[in-house]
Order: sequence, then structure tokens, then C-alpha cells
Amino acid sequence: MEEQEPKMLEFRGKQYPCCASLTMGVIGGKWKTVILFHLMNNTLRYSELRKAMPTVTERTLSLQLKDLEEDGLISRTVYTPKPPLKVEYALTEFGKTLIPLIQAVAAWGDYAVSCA
Amino acid sequence: MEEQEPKMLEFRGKQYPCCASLTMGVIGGKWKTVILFHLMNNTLRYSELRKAMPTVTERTLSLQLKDLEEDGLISRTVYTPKPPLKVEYALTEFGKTLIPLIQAVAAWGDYAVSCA
DNA sequence: CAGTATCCTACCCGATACTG
DNA sequence: CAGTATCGGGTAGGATACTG
Repeated sequence: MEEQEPKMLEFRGKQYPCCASLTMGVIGGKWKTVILFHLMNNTLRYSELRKAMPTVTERTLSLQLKDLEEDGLISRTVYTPKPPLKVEYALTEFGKTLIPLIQAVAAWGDYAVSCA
Repeated sequence: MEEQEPKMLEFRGKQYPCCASLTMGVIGGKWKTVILFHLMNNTLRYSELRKAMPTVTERTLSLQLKDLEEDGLISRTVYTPKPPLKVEYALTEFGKTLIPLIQAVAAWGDYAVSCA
């Protein structure tokens, strides 16, 4: 008798009360959808992501990329054995299942701006 | 020369660096999509929302409903002049433009659970 | 180039009690 | 019934300096 309701959903060790909250738990936060949006059509290097998102700090970008990688949505590939490093980020096959959702998120943002 | 980049989007007084982040700013957070998900097909009273979301606190539910109302996504209608009150929440026409997005969010949550 | 390490702040959100 | 008031903790995220 620890849980209030038995209908919890689980994903990667976390519990969610609803399918919608699960999705938001994975792609929520201030920057994750922005990262996914930029990786939707392109594989990008770390520095390219920084240029695409000039208002995020290095620390935050790094942490969010790590989160997304741990959730299996993006892949991180290192191309150089020693510094200067070349690292590329790309959507995984699982991450690509989010593309329609990311597109809908982006489209609604544009729509809302056009209304206001 | 106050902004770093001139390409900021604005919605209801807030600035966003990208259309995707705007959407997440409006429907992000832990509970907003869950509320919208439950209001997607039904008009619901406050107490009905509470029953549908047993793990949210009254304070948080109240604050999130107010946020959604201020952003024009839901309407709040009071049916009684004095306590006990009857209040119903429903999506506005603008809020209904989010339905395909909410459905995609919910569908991906179900999909992710089925993968795990 | 691609990140960590440290430090710090804001605010989101929970718990509980009270009110029109 | 449908909320607010008050208090407080946890953590997401920012600023800056440093490293392989």
C-alpha cells in the first residue's frame, strides 16, 4: 500500500501517472525539444548545436544531451582519438519516432506566434 | 543591443529562442499536458479533474489551471452564485488547436511504454 | 573542440491548513 | 465545492573558470 493508484506507467525507472506526463518527462524541460528540433533533419556537432542555440549555457547543453542519450533518443559519436575532438550527435531510430511530435510542437509554436 | 540574437519569438509577454521552445513554455511543466489531455474530450469540474489526477496537489492544480486560462487555452465557467460552487473547465477554440499535439504526446507515451 | 567543475539562484511543486 | 495561504524542499538551469 505505497502507491495511491495502481495505474502508474513506467519508463526507464521513472513512474508517470499518465501517458502524456511520460512523454513530457522525457522531452520536457527548457531545452530538450529544441535540441531534438535541431537534430531532426541534421546530424550536428557540439559546436554547431551551440551556434544553433546561442542562449543555452555549455553546462546545460551538455547535461541535456547526456539525458537524451541515456533515454536512447540520440547517439553520440566521437571521431577523433585525441583533442581537438570531433563529436557528432544524431537521432537514434527510437528518437526518430519523435519526429512527428517535434514537428507538431514546432508547428504549433509558429501558429501561436501568428495568432498573437 | 540588449538581446544576443534578433530572432526571438514572443508570446504573451515572454520571449523564446525557437518555435519549439515556445510551445514547451506554454504546455510544459509537470501537469499542463495532463490537464489538457483530460479536457481534450470532456468539459470537467474541478473535482472531476482532481479525481482524474489523484497525485497532483490542490495548490498545483489550481495554479496550472490559472496559467492555462491566462494563456487562453482553457475557459473557466462558474455556474453558482454562492458556495457550494460549481465550476467547469473546458478547452477554448484556441486550446482546441492543441488537440492533435496532445494526442501525439499521449500516443508517444503509450508507444514508449510498449517498447520498454 | 568538446566538454567538466563549482557555485549559486529561482522557481516549480508538494504538504497542510484554512476560506467564500 | 472550489479553491487560497503559508511554508518549505528539491532541482533545473544559469555564470564562470578550467581541462583532455
